[in-house]
Amino acid sequence: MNEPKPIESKPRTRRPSVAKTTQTRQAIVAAALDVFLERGFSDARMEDVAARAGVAKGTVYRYFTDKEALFEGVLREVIAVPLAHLTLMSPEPGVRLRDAIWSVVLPIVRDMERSKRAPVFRLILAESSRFPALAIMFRELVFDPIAEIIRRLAQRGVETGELTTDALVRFPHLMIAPNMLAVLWNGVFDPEHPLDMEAMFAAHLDIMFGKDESGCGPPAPQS
Amino acid sequence: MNEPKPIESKPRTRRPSVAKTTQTRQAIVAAALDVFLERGFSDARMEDVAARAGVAKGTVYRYFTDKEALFEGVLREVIAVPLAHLTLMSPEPGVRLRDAIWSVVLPIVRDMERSKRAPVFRLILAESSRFPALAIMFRELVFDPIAEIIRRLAQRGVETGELTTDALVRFPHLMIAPNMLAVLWNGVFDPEHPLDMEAMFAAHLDIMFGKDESGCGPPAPQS
DNA sequence: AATTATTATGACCCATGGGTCATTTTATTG
DNA sequence: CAATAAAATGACCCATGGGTCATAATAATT
Repeated sequence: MNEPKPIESKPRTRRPSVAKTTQTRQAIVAAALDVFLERGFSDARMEDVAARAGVAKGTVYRYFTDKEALFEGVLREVIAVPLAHLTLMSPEPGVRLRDAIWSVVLPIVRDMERSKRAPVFRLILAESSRFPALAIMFRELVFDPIAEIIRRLAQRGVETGELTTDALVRFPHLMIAPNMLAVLWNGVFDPEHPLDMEAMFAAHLDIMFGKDESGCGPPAPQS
Repeated sequence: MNEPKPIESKPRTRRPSVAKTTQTRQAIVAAALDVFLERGFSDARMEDVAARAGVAKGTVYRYFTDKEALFEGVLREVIAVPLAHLTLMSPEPGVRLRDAIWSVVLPIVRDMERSKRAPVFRLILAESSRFPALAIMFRELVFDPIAEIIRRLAQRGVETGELTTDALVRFPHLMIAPNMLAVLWNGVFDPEHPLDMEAMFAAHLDIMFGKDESGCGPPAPQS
């Protein structure tokens, strides 16, 4: 039963605990995101983060070395997660260009309105001078993939003659711009009279491809 | 020579000094703008502002009651000044819609690149949660006038048949969006590979109105 | 239950920087 | 030049909040 105790110095045992800590970490991350979104980096207080996570201040420092690490860590997690399902979307042949673009961009628009992505985007923008790497990461993981899809679609559009210019191939960003504007408009410049992002995007397509006749636009644009 | 001194209590004299103080004030405003642009509101130090203005810290407080007043005051001045020459621009009949838009928006694009307006815009964006009034002021004084001009032009375009939709009438913002994106792109998301704002705007018009055939586009879009 | 490594705690330390004000400097007037 | 009011100064005060660490609570192992 009892094996010979090796003379004493056996370091007894070591237990790396388990799920509890990751649970705590998640609470901290979630709390930190909320606090940073509300106050921005400089005005966010570590005590507030701890309080909202239901832990003491010192605990936060067991998971993140300092405030900057907390900010970067939290936002990296938020940025990295999403949009994965979109990146692989490839242009299905046979679909009209307008419809293809619509079906690619619409989910992004919809999700933008009902998630934290818009506020996160504005936060990254606000703190970009202190955390330039985050802004670049956001571009690489969010903007660039979308732009690349648009570019491919545009390229096909040029080949099929649906587009008379390669302008959209050279500047796929043009397809993203209206949404970017709407996010800032609704969150910053005129929250009282928010733009209907979906309607605006449909309008954009109307201008580019002519008034839509099929059934893929919104049911009936608002007043 | 000497008139009878009125028994003493004559308040002697009072001199509201003159140009020197406004000069000092201007130095403070200019310094503050630079510091705020570099560090943002929270990280800007009043001592830095004073130092860069060539005055002592206490002096700043003779012109602005506190840090927030300084920030608001400085940015109000910056926002309020410009664009006056654009607001009155009215659509000249007989010009093609595309050319009219081009000639309205191009000066804005050009000035954006060589002035502090782009960084100021980004600063206002960054501090918009602490100073929402500034963002709204910026919209009212900068965005709204431009949007109104676009709307008028678009309205005329609908009437002359140059536009087949009223989409641009309903969302004149669509014309501003590409520039907004470019400002953020070049300042935040990819300063290493800045977008050519002028070329991108031309591309946008190409998409909306078809490839330009006249001579109003840029000489030759870059590679 | 006893042991001990791991995790959590929150009182505490202290650098930072906003804001003050008694004093000094400047400049205007008689 | 003397008098004095306005402007400028910078040493100082002190609230704030990031970060630390001795101690306590927790839970895995025997």
